[in-house]
Amino acid sequence: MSLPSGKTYFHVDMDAFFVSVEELFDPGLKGKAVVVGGQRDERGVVSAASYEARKFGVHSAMPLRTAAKLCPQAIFVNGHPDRYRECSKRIYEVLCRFSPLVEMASIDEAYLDMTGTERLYGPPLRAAHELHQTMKRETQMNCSIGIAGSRVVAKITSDQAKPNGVLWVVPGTEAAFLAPLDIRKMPGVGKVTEKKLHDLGIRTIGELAQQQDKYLHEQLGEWGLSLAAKARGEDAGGWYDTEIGEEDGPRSISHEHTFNQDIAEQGELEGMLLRLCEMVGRRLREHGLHARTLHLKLRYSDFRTITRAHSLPQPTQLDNEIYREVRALFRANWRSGHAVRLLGVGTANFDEPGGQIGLLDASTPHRWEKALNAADRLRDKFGDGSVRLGSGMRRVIREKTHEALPDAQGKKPFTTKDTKEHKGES
DNA sequence: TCTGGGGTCCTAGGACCC
DNA sequence: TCTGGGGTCCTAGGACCC
Repeated sequence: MSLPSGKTYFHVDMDAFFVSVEELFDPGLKGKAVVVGGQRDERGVVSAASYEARKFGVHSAMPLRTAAKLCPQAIFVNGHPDRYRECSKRIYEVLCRFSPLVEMASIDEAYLDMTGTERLYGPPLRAAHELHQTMKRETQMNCSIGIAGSRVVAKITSDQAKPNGVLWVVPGTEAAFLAPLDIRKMPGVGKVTEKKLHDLGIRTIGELAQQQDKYLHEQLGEWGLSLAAKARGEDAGGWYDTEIGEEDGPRSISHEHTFNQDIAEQGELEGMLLRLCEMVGRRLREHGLHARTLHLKLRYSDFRTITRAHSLPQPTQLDNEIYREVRALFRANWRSGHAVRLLGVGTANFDEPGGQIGLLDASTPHRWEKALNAADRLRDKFGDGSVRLGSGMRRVIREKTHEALPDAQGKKPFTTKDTKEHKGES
């Protein structure tokens, strides 16, 4: 089936992005087997692997220890999210020169609506080569570019173009291009859906595209229909129904932490919860967001994972309010004494602040907002470990909940200290 | 193999309302 | 009496992506 959309989309995807960034900081890594994500004996998974490491079967999401066995000579590098964000910004700036309609889909990939840019940049292939060269010149990094009349096809195409390539699916040839590809190449088809489709005898995108809608709906529900539409090369369902370039801001903000060793001690667990709440609160204030729903995530040693949520009548962005609710969820749901592998704190359901706050209470949140913003600025200046919730705040929390707080390691309120504590843990 | 951290979206059941 | 249907919100879990 052809796509008479008349649109032209680019999907730009950086090659081995995290590895490329690390190479900028340490050119000695170039041409070697590199694994980004942590050290070889740590709990954790591979965030990115260089093409040399991939030759040994190493790929992202693989446990670090497995990667070390497959490729013992690999160099293991800790991730540096701040570096990646900075480079991502530079990439975005380059892309914006080629189209006013740019949307970053993640830290290292973007969609460009290139419709109608022919007069400026010439035909799509020429524009893509120009973009490809500019990217290399300005960022010292390789990217791959997929060009097509829909975003799904552009995304699949950039993957086929890797590494360091440009590929254009000429309008009208979408079906022929997609048909032979493995079903796993479809965005949205992971391990589980792959198995389901295999059980139905569907192995290629072409076979999926040919299915009757009625049959797919019976087998996979509503979601199966948009999947089939995508297999036919049509942007359908969820984000694909929106326009490019009108980003909405985040829908949730969360932080989680996996312990190096499982923890069963309540004080230690609640101490970590407090830290996570502080990090989440800070991000909320950075974005100017107030959350109505708070989530606790808890993973036990055996990997059994639960999430528990609670919605507030009024949205909040304050550490102490978040902590109070999350700790209550924790105490109500943690099976006391059972060792915990991971804790997480999340916020969602963002809403405007205010509403019908009781007059008596109105001044208190405001004061805390000021204090926390001051703390945020100190953290900007001296680093994340420089400010902890002080005894003053702990007292307030205790007054409100009539419960004791975990030992806060004798830190003074709002004082600076060494920034080592939190380094290398992210 | 022994399984991160940050997200998005979907499903499904129950409560509640009209 | 034995029984509706739809809409929205909330919660829990899970698939998937980078």
